[in-house]
Amino acid sequence: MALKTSDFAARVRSVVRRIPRGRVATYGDVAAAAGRPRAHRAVGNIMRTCRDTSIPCHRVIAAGGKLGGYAGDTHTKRARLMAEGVLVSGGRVRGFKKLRLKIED
DNA sequence: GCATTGACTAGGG
DNA sequence: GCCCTAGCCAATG
Repeated sequence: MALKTSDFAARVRSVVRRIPRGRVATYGDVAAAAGRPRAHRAVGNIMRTCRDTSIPCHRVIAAGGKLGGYAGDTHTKRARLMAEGVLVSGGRVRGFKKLRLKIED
């Protein structure tokens, strides 16, 4: 299938949307699940430009458990993660498990 | 169509 | 454990 740039963004959105509550994924994981394991940067860019409320973008964190960023307020992201059962301390996510992100239409 | 930006990552100091 | 540098990719102007 034709992997168009817009398609990649659509895949990223689909992957993030499949992240269950209380679980988080890194930008690299989402990028890999979208078909571009080296597009971790683009993933963050897509999230920022997409700003779709239907997508739990707060469940997407940086590698090493770092918060990464959010729409202007990283502390909001931290509060959201903790509200979903994700332990966050010292500005980093503790004991987060890697998800099996996959695209399945 | 080119140049800049950005919510990243891995490696080295 | 933190800061800086280099590399990669897509969106935007």
